[in-house]
Amino acid sequence: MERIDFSEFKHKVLENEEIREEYEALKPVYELRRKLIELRQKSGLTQAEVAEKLHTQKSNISRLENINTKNSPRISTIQEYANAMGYDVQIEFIPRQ
Amino acid sequence: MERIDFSEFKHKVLENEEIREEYEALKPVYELRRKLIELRQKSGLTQAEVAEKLHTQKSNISRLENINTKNSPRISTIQEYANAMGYDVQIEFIPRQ
DNA sequence: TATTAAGTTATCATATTTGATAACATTTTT
DNA sequence: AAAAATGTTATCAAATATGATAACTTAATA
Repeated sequence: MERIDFSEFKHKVLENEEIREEYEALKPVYELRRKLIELRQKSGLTQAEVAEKLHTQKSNISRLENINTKNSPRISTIQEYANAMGYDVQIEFIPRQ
Repeated sequence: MERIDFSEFKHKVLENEEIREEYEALKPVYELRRKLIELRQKSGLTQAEVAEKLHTQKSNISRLENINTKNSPRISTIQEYANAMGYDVQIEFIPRQ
């Protein structure tokens, strides 16, 4: 009995986690995350190569690309990252619906 | 005469180049600055009102709106500011020319 | 012109990001 | 499968942003 109950519980918890993660993935932070990574990959550079251009470490680039809800980089950091790949940053304000 | 003229010319050109480069570097910052202020003014709010919505002080809103090269806010700060006026933030990457 | 509202600037404590290093994990290549 | 390349995570010091307060300047209005 207990085993079944627990497995059901576990199942539901995992399900909820998945849903939560999906929900999280919709947040604007993750949109930026995807864009950052896409930018670098399209330019055919590794994190280490971008790091070198910016005179920093690959671990820092990884951290930047893995933004989440808990941390938020400076705009200047995003700009430098973009510049390293020949891009400029433009910030738009979109009315919420 | 020519030497003098040329050296003056050269001097001015270099000066202009420097100024232009500075301007170019500053451009995105001031563009954002304009957008931030425009956003608030169009929504008809004072700095104090925005501050209240964000549970902070008007002086901090002023500081945010007066970004310059020396300081760069977090993305999350921009987002909160935009949200207070019913907007979302979208970040675009534009190829430089 | 005097008063009030709105915006700016400076300061300091606190919070967060960033740089650097190292160890680890994952993916790709040989 | 082993080696090499690439990416991730944790940590700590240093740099920078943010919150709060106060004094000031500028603009609006009675």
